[in-house]
Amino acid sequence: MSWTDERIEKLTKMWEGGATASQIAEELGGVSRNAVIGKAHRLGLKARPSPVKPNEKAETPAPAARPAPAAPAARPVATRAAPAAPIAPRPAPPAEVRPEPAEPAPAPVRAADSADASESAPVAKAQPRIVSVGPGGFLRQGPGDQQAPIPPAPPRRLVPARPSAEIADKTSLLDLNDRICRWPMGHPGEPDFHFCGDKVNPGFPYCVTHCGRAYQAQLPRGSRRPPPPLPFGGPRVR
DNA sequence: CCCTGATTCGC
DNA sequence: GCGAATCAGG
Repeated sequence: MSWTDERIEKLTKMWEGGATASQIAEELGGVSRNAVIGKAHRLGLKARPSPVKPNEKAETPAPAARPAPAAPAARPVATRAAPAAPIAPRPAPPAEVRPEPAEPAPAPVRAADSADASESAPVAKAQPRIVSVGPGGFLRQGPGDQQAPIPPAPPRRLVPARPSAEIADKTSLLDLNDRICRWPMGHPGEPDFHFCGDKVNPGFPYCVTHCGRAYQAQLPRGSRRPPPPLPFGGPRVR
């Protein structure tokens, strides 16, 4: 495969859109991740949060950790280089400091993509949902509707629970069983933290009241937050 | 191990 | 110019 204008354009768009080199390579097809990175660099597209780059320390005066005394030839196999002593002793001290001249890097103008919103409309196919009303009056969710019920009460701090005290008549963790509502009241770690303790709505871990809070119906289609527009192409099909 | 981007260097 | 091999951090 060669780098046609279209492919270069796609590469550029995706790269600037934040896609990884692997994704871009897969999308383009016929090229490897390395090819994409290499091309991107040649195009001058670099400058992206690299997991390995942020290091810019030009100061390594302490050669403490340089266990390569005379034979740094740790290369297992020289697949490409001449196998016969290509090892040029390179005692080059890292004292080399580059003042980094003014890089003619064009100001990374982000956002404000002119005329681009036209093609970014990833509309999910609307499918009719089938809901049923549960015993508590709440809407049941189908398996595909799993919406991760709103976490009832995330812990705000880690404090060793203090048994005894004023929770004597409250439902504690040890009192939980399959028949009583385990909806947390208060926050773990707090002295009066306990569980609801009511009779459960048969088949559910909570009472009728808390089932209503745990299982919430989908928001109306109109008032749902639309997914953010993708900077390139569309959603991956896979 | 997997992933990532950066770099090198023979082609 | 290209990209596999390699490096190096997360």
